[in-house]
Amino acid sequence: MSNNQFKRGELYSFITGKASTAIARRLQKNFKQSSLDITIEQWSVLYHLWKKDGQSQQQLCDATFRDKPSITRLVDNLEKLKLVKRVPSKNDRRINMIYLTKEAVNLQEKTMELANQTLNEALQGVSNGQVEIAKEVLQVVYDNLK
Amino acid sequence: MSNNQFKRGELYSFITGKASTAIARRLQKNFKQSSLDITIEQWSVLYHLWKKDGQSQQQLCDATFRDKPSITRLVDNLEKLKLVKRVPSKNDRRINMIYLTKEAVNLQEKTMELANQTLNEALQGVSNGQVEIAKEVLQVVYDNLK
DNA sequence: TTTGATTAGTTGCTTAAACAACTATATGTC
DNA sequence: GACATATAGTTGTTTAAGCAACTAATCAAA
Repeated sequence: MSNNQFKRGELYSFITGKASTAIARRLQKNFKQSSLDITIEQWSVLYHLWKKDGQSQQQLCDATFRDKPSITRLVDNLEKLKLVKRVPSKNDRRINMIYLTKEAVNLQEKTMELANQTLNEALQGVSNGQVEIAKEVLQVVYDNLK
Repeated sequence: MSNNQFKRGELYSFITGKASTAIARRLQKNFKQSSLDITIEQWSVLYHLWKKDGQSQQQLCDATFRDKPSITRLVDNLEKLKLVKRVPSKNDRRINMIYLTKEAVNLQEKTMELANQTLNEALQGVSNGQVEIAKEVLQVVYDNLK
């Protein structure tokens, strides 16, 4: 049996996620300073639509690791902001396909630049090798609990 | 100039914090299965009081990386659950000192056991060395943005 | 082809986060 | 001592998460 079965000391920060909270806050602040009036959560939905426009709400649930009510309401708010549109699927009338508006497409460049800038601020002094290991660990944790 | 100034690829998971969200959800689920009716956020406040009982709300803000209104309301809810008590400081009448009740003291052992168990589930297959590096990276990120 | 189960999405409710605006107390300076 | 400033905590508002309960559409099996 591996050592990992036993107590590993001060792992509390894994649970509270102070670091990712801090990054999210900083990114939100950077959005605000650039007069971008979207939340990080809204941005995270747009992020997946920029990668692939036209996804069902269920696909967005899976992509963003959120439950259905959360996506319903995020899409509600994004629709109010005229950043996405719900388009009922013709094949399957249960499904809403979510599409970006022109406005949302225009947000991509600026916000991704701010996101990269924020990550660089956050990762000052961390080597690429260390970042890779951290990413791997977080991925394994996610997969273990999924 | 270091490489870290440049784009580092798929770092999105750092921002959304999927892994820490997953751990928090799993711990919440494990609490529920053991009929422990507290939230992870409430537990995180208790955690710091178990380390040192009798802290001001401001100290709890610093310890838990939350703002003052958040702590006000968490303490409100913990008081409703009869897990903590606000005691006005005699030296400084602005300050509330927060103390654990007997009930809360009794929660420590069981919940910490569940927390360790949850971390072990999460970290299956991750070596201690990797965990150490991940912790260091998260700490640097936190310090960079603090 | 009808019945039962599954899938997609919505609504209601409680808890919490973030921010601004506020009250009350304490401190420091002239 | 009086006034400005800082500190501790509260309240109001918006956004979001998580869970349960719900509707509507689809699928599958007899």
